[in-house]
Amino acid sequence: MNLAVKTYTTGEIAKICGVNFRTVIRWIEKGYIEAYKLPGRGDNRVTEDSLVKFLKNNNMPIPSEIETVNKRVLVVDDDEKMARAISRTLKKAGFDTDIAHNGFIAGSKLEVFKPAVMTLDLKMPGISGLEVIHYVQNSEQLVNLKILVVSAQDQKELDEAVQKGASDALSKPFKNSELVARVSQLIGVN
Amino acid sequence: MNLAVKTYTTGEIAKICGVNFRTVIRWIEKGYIEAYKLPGRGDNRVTEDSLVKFLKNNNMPIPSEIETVNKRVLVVDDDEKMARAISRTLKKAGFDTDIAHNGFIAGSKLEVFKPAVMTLDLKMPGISGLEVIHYVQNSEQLVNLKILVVSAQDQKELDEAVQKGASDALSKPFKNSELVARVSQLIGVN
DNA sequence: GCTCAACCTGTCTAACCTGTCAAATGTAAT
DNA sequence: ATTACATTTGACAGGTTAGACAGGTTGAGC
Repeated sequence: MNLAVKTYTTGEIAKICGVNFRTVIRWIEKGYIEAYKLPGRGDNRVTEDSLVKFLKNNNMPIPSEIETVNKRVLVVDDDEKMARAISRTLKKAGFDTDIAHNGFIAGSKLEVFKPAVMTLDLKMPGISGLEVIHYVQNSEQLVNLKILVVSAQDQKELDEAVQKGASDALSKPFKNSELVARVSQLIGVN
Repeated sequence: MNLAVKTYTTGEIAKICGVNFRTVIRWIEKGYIEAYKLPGRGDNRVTEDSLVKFLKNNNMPIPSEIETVNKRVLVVDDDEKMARAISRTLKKAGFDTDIAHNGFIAGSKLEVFKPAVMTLDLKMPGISGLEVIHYVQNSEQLVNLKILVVSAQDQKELDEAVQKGASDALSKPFKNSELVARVSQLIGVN
């Protein structure tokens, strides 16, 4: 259990943003940066999430120390062999992977594992790939998640998936190098 | 019956609040945080209630792990009518509900909505209720989640679900009062 | 190109809160 | 007993706040 949350003071943020800490306080007062106050004198504290959100909103450079490059990929496929094959290939390429064999586990792990990319088999029993895409599209938590459809279905279905919101599609069978290339591109763009 | 009351030391609170433990001690001295002292050296202990009260008073982020009264129920059923009926009944009884029509959404909402109880239809297309129970049992994030199986299957199946880890089981059709009673009991015990 | 107002930012101050350090002491595990 | 670790306390250095004021930037109007 990790309860600790990294927080930043106005002084630290001032250095990160290259401005005076007085200015940071004003940004907080105006609501540009989300912060909470300590009981004593009312010192401001900003969580890492809030800071990153602020920096992104304003296209400000994010220091590498606090930018957690997310190289996690969740492999969703009910075919265990296929899932392991994909996972192995991606692991070799330096990605951090996890596997979900059904929709329930996929949904759960999306929130816990927090992958940057999900490879999705369109045709899984009891669950429609398009439904999953639609759900992700409309979920606030998952706006940054990229979906790479991996399916044996014909090109028309793949195109539809991309049109409905998947980031990319790959038809089975595929070359491992092609898989790695697609995932790399999706994560690189991020 | 659970007699133990979770308490926090100054060091733990310091991590949660992102400050030095010396500061936490000063907050206690000034009465910002309600605490009691151990007989030996006078170590401070803060109950979970006191800590949450303090965090709320100061608009500080509350770690989800220590969230207190949780009256949220996630209704998992692919039959939309049935799901809405269950949800409506529980809402009337004062619970906070959300609905998931398939396994994927269920898994996802479990992590976001963080319910205390999940009502689970055993027989959903493409996903085995027992599989879900097994997954929840082995998930660190979901140890406190209670599962109330709601199903039209025969008693043998219900018994098996309970034996495999469900907290309780209710056979369809059921009386609304019975549903509320079961959920209330599961949440009350918590 | 110029002026002006509006606004944001940097600097300074006093007050005081917070972090750090060290030594002492209690607690838990071996 | 002995060890390792967490907590307390005091003292001190350093950081943070709010207000006031000066300097700099921006954009509109001429």
